[in-house]
Amino acid sequence: MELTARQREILDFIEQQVRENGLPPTRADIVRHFGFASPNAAQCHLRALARRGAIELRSNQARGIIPLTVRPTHAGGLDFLPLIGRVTAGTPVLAVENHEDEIQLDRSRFRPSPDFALRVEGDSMINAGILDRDVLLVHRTPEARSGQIVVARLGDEVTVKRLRRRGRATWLEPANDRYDSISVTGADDFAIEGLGVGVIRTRLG
Amino acid sequence: MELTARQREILDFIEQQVRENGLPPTRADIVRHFGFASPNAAQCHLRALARRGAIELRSNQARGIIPLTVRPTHAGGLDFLPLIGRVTAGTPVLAVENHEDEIQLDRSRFRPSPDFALRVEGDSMINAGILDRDVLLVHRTPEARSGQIVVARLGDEVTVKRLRRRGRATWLEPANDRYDSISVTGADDFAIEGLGVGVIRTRLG
DNA sequence: TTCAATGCTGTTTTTTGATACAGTCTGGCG
DNA sequence: CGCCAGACTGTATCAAAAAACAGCATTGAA
Repeated sequence: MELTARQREILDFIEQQVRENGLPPTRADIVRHFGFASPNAAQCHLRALARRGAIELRSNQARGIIPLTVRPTHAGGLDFLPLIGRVTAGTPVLAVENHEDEIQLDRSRFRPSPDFALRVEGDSMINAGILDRDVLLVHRTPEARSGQIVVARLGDEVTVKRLRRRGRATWLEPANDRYDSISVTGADDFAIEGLGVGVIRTRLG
Repeated sequence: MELTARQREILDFIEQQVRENGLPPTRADIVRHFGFASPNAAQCHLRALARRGAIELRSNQARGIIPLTVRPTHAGGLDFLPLIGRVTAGTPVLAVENHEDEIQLDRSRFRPSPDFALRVEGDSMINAGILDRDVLLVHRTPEARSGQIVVARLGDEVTVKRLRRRGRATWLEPANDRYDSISVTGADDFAIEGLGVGVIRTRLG
């Protein structure tokens, strides 16, 4: 069902408010903007928009006007990956409390495809082009070959390093001369959490 | 100033609400979620968070809690950017024949938002964490400040370099000791095609 | 012409939501 | 030990907001 010109204006206003203010308008905001004399004018338009599926109206909720065109949940066929920020010592990497955000991307561009994202802290991998605050995309797997960049857990610490193996020996190698390799012994509580498959940097120096 | 553990929880809840409901919570929502007996508990936490700059509190506005860490609502705006591969000598950068692919991403994560993507060739920017075959996201603008990473055209050549200006002088500086800076004179056919705003790497060594 | 839908005015009621004030308890710090 | 900040309880007030009820003037299609 099509919107009338007037309804289009109302919807545009709502979307503009969400973009510019970060919050949907109230009925009173709509009244002020269009010069209505009654909040009911706004209410009727909102009901019409809701009937046509242009917005979701939540009853008895302040500003419960959700434009369905910009709903995060209705965004294309792209996938959301949890973005893990600071990893709390002792909790599993993927624990909910570590979720900092979600990022939306086309997983199929990466091989193998990423399962979660990790905000890298520190500069121990700068020679591999992974800088402080970069987002590392990680494929969840316990298996990795020597030379690959992995997310590894040693005790309570989770780090991003290059995995090295020779014979029986395993160590984690930073890509920065100012750091030393970490040697892993059979006695350590060591696990590979995943394999680095990509990097996203959202700000450049 | 650092957040206390409890304040961190409150902030996480607010951010989660924004992501999942599309709206920030009310004081009452916070009270329900944490089992508080009084809205004032929530209010005090919010004030503390605002004092520390974690949120913006809008007085006398329902749900006027704006988490400053999370971008408000833009999550739905997934866009396709043209990916420019090898730039043909002499043609405009954005000419159709240069389009190698399209990449789909959430432009709102980058500031300013990118208009096209460029496959970087060569290692002249490795010290800036931009490697051979990386995808550079570019905001189309002729303006850039000294120190920023730009996509510049000198005659028929398009390159990614760090822009340097001092007084009248302009030069393009690689981030790799094995390359020399390129000095730009007024006589050159020089133009800034855009500003680097992000990097995507789809394969790691 | 009659019906339904749009686009309003005007009024009222109820709920939601923000915020202020007065306290309590706890743990860390000098 | 006293003091302060953080983390609350409990109460209260008032403005903001949602929503219901009752109308009315157009317009356009059955």
